Amino acid sequence: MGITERKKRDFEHREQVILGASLNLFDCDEWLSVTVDQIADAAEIGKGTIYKHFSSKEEIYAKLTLDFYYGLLEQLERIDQNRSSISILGDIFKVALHYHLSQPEFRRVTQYCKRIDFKKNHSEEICNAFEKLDSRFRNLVGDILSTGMEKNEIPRTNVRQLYYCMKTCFDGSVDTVWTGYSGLEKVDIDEYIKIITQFMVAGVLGLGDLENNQIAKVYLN
Amino acid sequence: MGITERKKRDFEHREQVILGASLNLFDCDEWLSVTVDQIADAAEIGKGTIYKHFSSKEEIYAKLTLDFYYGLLEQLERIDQNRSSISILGDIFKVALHYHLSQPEFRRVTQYCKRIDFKKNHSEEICNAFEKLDSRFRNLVGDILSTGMEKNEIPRTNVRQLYYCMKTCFDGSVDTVWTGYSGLEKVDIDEYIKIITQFMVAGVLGLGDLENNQIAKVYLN
Amino acid sequence: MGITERKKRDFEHREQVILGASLNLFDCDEWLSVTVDQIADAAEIGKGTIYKHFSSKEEIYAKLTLDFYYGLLEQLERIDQNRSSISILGDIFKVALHYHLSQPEFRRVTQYCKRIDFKKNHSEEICNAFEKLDSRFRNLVGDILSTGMEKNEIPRTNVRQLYYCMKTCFDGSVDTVWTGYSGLEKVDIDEYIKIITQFMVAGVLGLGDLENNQIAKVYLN
Amino acid sequence: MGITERKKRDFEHREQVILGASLNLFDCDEWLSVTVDQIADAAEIGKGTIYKHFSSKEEIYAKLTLDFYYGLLEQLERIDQNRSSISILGDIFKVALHYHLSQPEFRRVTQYCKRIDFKKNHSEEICNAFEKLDSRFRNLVGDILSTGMEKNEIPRTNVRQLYYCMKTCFDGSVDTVWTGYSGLEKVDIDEYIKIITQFMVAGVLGLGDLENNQIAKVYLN
DNA sequence: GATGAATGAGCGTTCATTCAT
DNA sequence: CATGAATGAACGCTCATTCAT
Repeated sequence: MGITERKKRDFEHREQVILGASLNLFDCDEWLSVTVDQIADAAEIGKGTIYKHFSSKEEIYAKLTLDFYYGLLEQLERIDQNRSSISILGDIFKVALHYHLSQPEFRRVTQYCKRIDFKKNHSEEICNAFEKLDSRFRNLVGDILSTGMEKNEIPRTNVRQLYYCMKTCFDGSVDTVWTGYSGLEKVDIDEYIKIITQFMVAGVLGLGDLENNQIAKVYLN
Repeated sequence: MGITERKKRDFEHREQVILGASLNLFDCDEWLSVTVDQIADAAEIGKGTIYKHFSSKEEIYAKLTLDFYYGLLEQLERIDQNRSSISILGDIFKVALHYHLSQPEFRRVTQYCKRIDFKKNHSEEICNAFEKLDSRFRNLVGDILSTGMEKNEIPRTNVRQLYYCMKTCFDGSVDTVWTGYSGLEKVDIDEYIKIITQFMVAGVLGLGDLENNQIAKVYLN
Repeated sequence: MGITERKKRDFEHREQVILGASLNLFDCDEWLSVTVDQIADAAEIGKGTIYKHFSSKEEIYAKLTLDFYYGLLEQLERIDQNRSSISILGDIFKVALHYHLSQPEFRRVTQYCKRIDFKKNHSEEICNAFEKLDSRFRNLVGDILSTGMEKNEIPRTNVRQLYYCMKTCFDGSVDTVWTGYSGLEKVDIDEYIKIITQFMVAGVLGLGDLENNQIAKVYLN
Repeated sequence: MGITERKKRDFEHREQVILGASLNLFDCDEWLSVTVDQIADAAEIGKGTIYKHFSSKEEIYAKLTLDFYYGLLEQLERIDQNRSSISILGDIFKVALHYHLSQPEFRRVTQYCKRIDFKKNHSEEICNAFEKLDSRFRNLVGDILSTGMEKNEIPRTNVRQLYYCMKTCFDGSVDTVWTGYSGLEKVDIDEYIKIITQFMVAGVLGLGDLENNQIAKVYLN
């Protein structure tokens, strides 16, 4: 390995060091008042170096959040697809929620970056990354839904709409597990994950069939 | 009306003026950099006067958010309860989402105040107000679910769990309508509200009955 | 007593109430950040009323300090003058220092008001009051010194100079007893008062006679 | 001289520049309302830079005062010790008072920093510095007194007590020369310094011998 | 490329004082 | 005369970002 190559590796490695140091410092309620100085100290590098890797402090927030979701996607894409669509969707929920729970240190920064105004105030590169992320999720779940309908495992209905319903349910459940994280016992959360997954499954199965349901019919009309 | 009484009225009115002026200024992506000076100017009062009504700038955020939710509760509590539980729940969703959509100027500040770390850094009074709000929502929906089960309109299951499922779905859908607000056409959102409401209804009806569902059974085992 | 007269009395009484309330609040290290609001609350009157009695917050400081010194003068003027001048001077020291010690709550404000720049930034009335105070002290002690020299109890020398020496010693000892107040035991301070009084007496007796002192002679030449 | 070394030198030098600029601005009765902005402008540096050297505005006051006293100690320690103790003590007074007179620009800030409540509201570092200063003065004078007693130049008595008497006299005389500075003619002050020094000498010589003095005896009994 | 000293715009907050009632 | 709500100038301090070395 030549000197140039090693330098490049060092450089790339440093980005992870900065993100790691930041994440550590961000794991407290006062995380918003963590300074760039503190991050530089924790990462054991000069303050100026941080700006060689990130164009602003907010970009650190964004990159952390993106990395978190990249990790999630990786886990979701590894889920065994050779089962019924419902099983797959159920596992996606379970895996995703456990993924969130296993990394509570991302709670604050991820919640912060979800805000509309946060996303809007960023470089095109970051904006694109967030959008690409969305589309990868959309495709992942969309494909499962399409396949499920083809195989008659899921009542046929508008895929895009069904995807939005699942996403809605998913976003809400992330909020719930993370917001409740410090207050609830582990057992409650595990149970919650089980139930919300079932709720989602029931929704997916029921949505296309609602007109056949006696009780719902009244409401729909 | 005595002089003292008028003064008191004026004083109380001014709180609304401040909140109104703030809300106007907060309706843009750069809302976080709106200064207290700007708010005072917009409200046509002295800066010091603001601090007679709010102990800090963040308390303005909190009060706006609380007021928004008070308004929501008021609307929800006005919903006609003399119908099937499913119809009532469906209306709650519809009314709530339309309420959010009709006041997009609250989007940013409300999203901002939902963060865990925001809630923790506040006076006991504010914290209590947020908690009380939660409990009013919980009771409102909880009562409907209980009644629904008694009347066999909803499959019997754990009310608390079912409430969390609905809340999950609701929180997620608020995110969706608000985040998507500026990008989507009105028609899409109206359709979304219809579908997500149905999804929720399907979830509520299906959750307690999942073991009778052929497809879901496979997943559950 | 007529109504007008009573009103006048009430009004005059209120000045003392304000000063008393202020003094209470000023008896802590953070005394400089006590606000006019706090004083008004403690005095159980409206904030505006304070400004009917004092033209500014600093005037409260000044009035408190003046009152303190008026009280001191009163005590000093009550000292029995029918004894040797040395005894009288010694008593003045003792009485004055005990007076300071017995009212430590005046420490901070009095020290604060002694500053050159404080005295300069005041109304003519206040400035005059401080000057008049100085001159009353000067006369009190000056007369004793003059009488003492006439009665040959004190070596003849320049009275004004001797007065300044005594004042010097006195100012310094006030600093010492007040600064040391919280650190020293009561017994130390009582002993200190005894010793410093003797030192002053020795100075008064020795100053006019220094050329007759073998050791001092060397220094003087 | 390497680049790093020069940078360090520049940095250290800037502290003096800030202190110098502050001192200039502080030489007027309104000195307390000099702002950090004004100091930065006068020092021709950015406001933030000031906070790289001083943790607060009050620390500037403290550092100025400390520097002033360091300079005094340096002068006092340079006084020729090969003479009678009385001569040395006399010189200490003279040198110290002239030192104060020669730098009247320190008057206000030094007087301000002497206040009890000022000293209490500071970092441990600053508090220690003030204490260390006290102890250096105490040792300097204490040693001279001890030696003087050994050589029978000063009547034997309690050294600590005698030190406090001298310090008392010294503190008071500093007040006098500085307070009077702007009002008195130069000649008066020079005379005052001569007289107060003699008074102090008389006190030191007389304190231990007071019971042999006919006039004082009456007072003591 | 790495550094970290310098920067200075910017902001929230305070509080003595005023004055209409 | 008493009040206390309104005021707004004033200020200390922060900290993300830059850039000369």
